[in-house]
Formats: sequence, structure tokens, C-alpha cells
Amino acid sequence: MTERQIEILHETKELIGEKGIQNFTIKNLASKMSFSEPAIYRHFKDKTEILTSLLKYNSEIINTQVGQILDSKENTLTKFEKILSFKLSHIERNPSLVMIVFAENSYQNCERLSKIVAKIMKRRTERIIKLLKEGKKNNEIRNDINTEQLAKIIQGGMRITILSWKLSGFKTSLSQEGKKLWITIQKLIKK
Amino acid sequence: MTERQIEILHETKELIGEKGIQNFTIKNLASKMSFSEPAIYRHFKDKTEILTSLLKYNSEIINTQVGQILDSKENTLTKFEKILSFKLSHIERNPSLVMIVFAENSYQNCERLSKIVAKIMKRRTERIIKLLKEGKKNNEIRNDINTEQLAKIIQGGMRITILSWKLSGFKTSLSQEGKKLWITIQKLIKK
DNA sequence: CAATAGTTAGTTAATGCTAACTAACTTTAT
DNA sequence: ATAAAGTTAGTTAGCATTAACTAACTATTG
Repeated sequence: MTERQIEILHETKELIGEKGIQNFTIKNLASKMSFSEPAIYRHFKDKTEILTSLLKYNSEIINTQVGQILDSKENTLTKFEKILSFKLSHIERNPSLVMIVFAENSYQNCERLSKIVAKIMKRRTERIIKLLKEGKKNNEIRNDINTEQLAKIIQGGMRITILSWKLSGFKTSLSQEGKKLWITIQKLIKK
Repeated sequence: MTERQIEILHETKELIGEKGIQNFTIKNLASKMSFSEPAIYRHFKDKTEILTSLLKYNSEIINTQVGQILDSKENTLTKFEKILSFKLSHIERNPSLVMIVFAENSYQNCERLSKIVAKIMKRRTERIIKLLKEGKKNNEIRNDINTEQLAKIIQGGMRITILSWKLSGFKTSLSQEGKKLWITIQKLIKK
């Protein structure tokens, strides 16, 4: 990753955040950067490569943070709370990431891209399931509900919280909504 | 609504279901119907009007059915189960609707369309909240959790179930997954 | 009841726009 | 002086939409 490549990813993120993924065009990106369009192609093979790189780059960042929380010695519910709070505040600081969170809807047509999105989502789910199993073992989380289903409820809750925030025009506080969500989830799943 | 208009909506739904919303173009639609492109414009003002009509048309269908369930004399949890099951089986029969359910991401640029999507979503939420309040009053649903939050959890669960089904390439059984989801939700929210 | 007028639903051909991308040239740093 | 990074000026392709026209009905009126 060269400096300029990272710069392009940064501007892409901003552009998508401001104008939506529909308006992420090479022309718009180039003009935002005060470049000519072909200059972009000096750094990325094509448009899809910009998006895949952006997805990978951001998921790396989130991943290391979440990994640290998972490896800590806290109890399971605390880990859950910290991950949820970290993720939502990270998205709040980078509103453009919402587009990436929901990317699997917008770009279902591009094979290369949707494979990466599917991979990221799968990893997310697996991590939650692992954590839930840990919590069940520790007797922190109720045992009478299927783990996969619980994971779905948690992921669904996060996604719809993010969606509501987006539909509000980013006017509500996502961290605040995240706290409410956590109170609810925690009441529902704890033993 | 003329016969031909309904036919066009039907073919649009099919086209989107088969090839995704990205490939819903007047050209593809016309060739699917063995028409010339301009013929489409005899029946709809423009492309957006086709999509808005499709949204309205389908939401009408769902609405009358859900309305009937709501007006029945069943207890609240049964109503919930019936609505959830009806909606998911309807989507299973019309996979293209998934694209429209998730349209708020794909079509954020089109003012006319996103307004309708927002309206439909708002009505859905309101209905769930009303039902939850009814359930709390009847002592069927636990009272210790904020109603808006419960509604979010339920909607989130439905959305992610639909999304997983879509990402599986429509291979799993959505009705089956819906049943599992209902078992979970019911365990979580009942008193 | 038949000529006339109007409508419906289609056609072909073309317009204007915007997208991704590229070839060939120029500038700029090491 | 040469490789990297930029520019200008295009190409190609696909998109929604429109103009101009027409065949086949239907309604109107002398």
C-alpha cells in the first residue's frame, strides 16, 4: 500500500459517506482529489479494486481492535458490551463506513466484491457465536436458546440500529442508541 | 392500473428477482417482454414510476393480509407469529421483494423512491410497536424492556434472517428459518 | 350505415448523457 | 536519464428517454 493508495481510499470513503455509493465514480473521485481520471488508474487496476481494498483495509483496523477485546480477561458480557460499543462509536466517527456495512446489498452484482463481503460477514458471525458459547459455558448467558439464533438477534439488532441512525440523517447519537441496544440485549440474553 | 401495467410490474419483479436490481433496465425489461423500449413508456412515465408502483402494489397486498391478522381475535403472540410467518413466506414466494426490502441502500439517490421506502418502513415499525403494547397490556409480553427496543430487535431479526437467506443464494428455506426465528423471539419476549 | 376522427399500443431511429477505461504524451523527482 | 505519476483527448458502451410514425381498433356524426 503506497501513500497515495491510502489517500485514494480515504477520499473514496469520504465520497461514499457524503454522496452515497451511487455517486462513487472515478470522475467524482478524481475531481474531489483535483486529479484527472486516468491518474487514479496509475494506482488501482480498476474501480472494483478500490472498493475491495477499502473493505479489506477497514476490516483490518476493526479486526485488530476487536481481537484485543476478545483476548482480554474480562467476562463475556463485558466483552460483548465493549465490542458493540467500539464498533458503533467507530462507525459514528466514520459515517461513510455505513455504506460498507450495507455493501452486500448494493453490490450484489460484482462477484469479486461480494465474495469479500461474504467473508467479512462470516468472520463476524463466527466470532459472535464463539463468544456466546464462551458465555454459556461461564454461565453468564442463558442456555435455553440456540446459539446461532442468538447471534442473529445480536447482529440484527446492531444492523437495524445503524440503519435507523442512517435514515435519521445521522442526527441521533449512535453511541447513545448503542447503549440502549446493549441494555436490551443484555436483559434478553443474560442468565 | 391497467392489465398491461400489472403485467409490466410482474415482469419487473421477475427481472429484479433473477438478475438483481442493477440489471433492471428498460432495455432488459422490454426485451424480456418482447417489446421495444419505448413501448414501456406508453404505460409508465419513467423508470422510477415503475419501481414506485411496484413497491406500492406489493405493500398493498401485504398490508391487507397483515391488517386481517391484526383485526382477528387471537392473542398477541399468535398474531405476531402469523404476521412473521406470512411475511417471510410471501417474500419466499417473491424473492425479488428482497431487493426492494433492502432498497433503502441501493436507491438512496432517488428522492421519490426513498420517500416511499421510508414511509413503508415507518408504518411497519408503528404496527409492531402497537402490537407489542397490546401484548404488554394483555400480560403476554414481558414488561421490563422498552417497547421501541423490542420492536428493533424483532425487525432486526427479520431483516437479518432475510439477508442470510439472500446471501445463501436463496438455497435455505426462509419459512423454516422464520420458524426458528420465531421460537427465539418468542422465548425472549414472552412473559 | 359508412365516412371521419380519435385513441391505443406498438414500431424504428435517433439523441444526449455518463460511465469506465485507455493510448500517447509530458512533467517531475531521484 | 529514467521510472513514476501526472495530463489531454479521446474511445466504447450502455443508459433513459424522445420524436416521428403506423396499424388496428373504437366512437362520432352526417
